[in-house]
Amino acid sequence: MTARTRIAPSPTGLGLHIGHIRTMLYDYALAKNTNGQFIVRIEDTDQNRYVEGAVENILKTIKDYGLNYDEGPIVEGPYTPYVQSQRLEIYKKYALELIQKGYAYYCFLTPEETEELQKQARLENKKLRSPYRNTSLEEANTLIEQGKEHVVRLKVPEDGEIIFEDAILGRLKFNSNEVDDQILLKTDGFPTYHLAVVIDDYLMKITHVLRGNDWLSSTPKHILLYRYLGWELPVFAHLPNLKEKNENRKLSKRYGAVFASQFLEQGYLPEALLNFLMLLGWSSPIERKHGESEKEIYSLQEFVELFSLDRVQKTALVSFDRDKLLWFNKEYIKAKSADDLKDIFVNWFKNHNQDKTLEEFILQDSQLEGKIALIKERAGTLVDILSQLNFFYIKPEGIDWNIKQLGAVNEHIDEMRKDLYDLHSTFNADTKSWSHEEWEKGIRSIGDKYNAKHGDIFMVLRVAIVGMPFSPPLFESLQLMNKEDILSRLYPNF
RNA sequence: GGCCCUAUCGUCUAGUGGUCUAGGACAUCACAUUCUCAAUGUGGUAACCCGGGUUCGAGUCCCGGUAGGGUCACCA
Repeated sequence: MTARTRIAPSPTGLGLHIGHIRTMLYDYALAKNTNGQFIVRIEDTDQNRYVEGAVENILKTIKDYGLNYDEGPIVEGPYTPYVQSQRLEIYKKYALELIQKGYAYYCFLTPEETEELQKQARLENKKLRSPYRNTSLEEANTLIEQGKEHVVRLKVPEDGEIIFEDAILGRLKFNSNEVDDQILLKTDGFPTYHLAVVIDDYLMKITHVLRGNDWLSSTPKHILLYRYLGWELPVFAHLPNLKEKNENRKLSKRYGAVFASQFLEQGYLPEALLNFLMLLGWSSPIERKHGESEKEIYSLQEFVELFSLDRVQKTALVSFDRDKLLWFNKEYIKAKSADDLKDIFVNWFKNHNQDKTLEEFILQDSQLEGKIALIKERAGTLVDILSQLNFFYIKPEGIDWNIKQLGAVNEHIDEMRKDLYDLHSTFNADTKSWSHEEWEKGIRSIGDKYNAKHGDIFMVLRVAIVGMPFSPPLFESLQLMNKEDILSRLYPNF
């Protein structure tokens, strides 16, 4: 059986949430490992929340993450249009069919009246049942002709059993008394989510509906609609939602990025994000011996081959551990060749960097690859690479020499700098030709002169060059700098 | 509150009645290596929510409790 899956985001402004990417990833894997299709459908049935440009943002983010879709806006396909606001007539048609069959009805309650009844129902632990539930069609039509505002509601049966099988949670049972007479068509003629998903999923031949666990409680409504329309059920699968590690609910911007595009801006690689997301709620079927490490690095292709719904966790919430994400990103950065990483970095830098001061240096630097090779093992994100690159281009100002790393040699720093200056001036103009042995011997002898530990003299050099007590390996770094630049940093005050 | 779902180290998880004195990864700690920071290597701390059953035997099955979560919109 080939699966057809879909992601159905709403263009409400802030773009795709990282949770959307996780759902999308599973959708994608399920479709691809059965040679099926992955579809994007825009659910813009709430005119009030619609934001201009949001659709474009969503599609761009999907593309940035490399989860190419087979059908959807722009790409199109056999079930076009893939935007719900362009399908209004379809929803109306089915709503009418439901009314004629007696499975839905016109309701003329004002919003205020509805609210009142809802409050009442809730006090009694009951679901809303509109007084228009049994109004005859003729009467209703008369009221409509008089211009009375109305909605269409689902006519939920009394005390009926609604049973379905969730691919992750298993067999689930609800009583229809727990389902309210959901509005299907709003006053403005737009469908609600509940009507639109069911119709579109059916018409677009969606076989598997993957969505967050928070949708579980509204699934009975959908089941009822499928039943009333005489349609076969798709497979439902409710995935754990993502939560902040330190909170007991949902992701918060307090701890970092929340939206999919933000992670990219912050210098995470899409493959790393995807890999991290794969393992949030799903575990690999690869067996291993007791004590043997588990494979955790998976390409999208490997994931596609391995993925199945029966290895998804049943829990409703899973922690989004930002530390682990960082680890994945480090692993991916480390694994890239310096050449590839340079291209990725430059591309990211062009698209996301706001600070223009380094722009011309970086974009014109013929030795960028060498610099990146030096820092790639010590960078967690592309932002880290950028900040670690800084000293190559900008001479540090206002250095704080009063740091604990230099405590032991504090009183000799100026003399040491002078000696370091002298040492480096004896070398050739081409730093590339400096020999590591000679250089290191020179440094160590300066250290000996002051009876300082070798680490201390290296630290003086480091702080002078970089401005901070941390850096990539010094010798290799110096080889990527100009001699005059190096000397000017060693001998700034004379 | 009604209804529904869930429950293994701090976190993500492996585990489908005996091989569990519960395995891995992240985080954390220690040691090694080192010109710093990293990276790397080795080792350590750390969990079956509680109570009843069922069974020769339960992390694994059943029931109850507890805890957490979801949902109860003309939002998705």
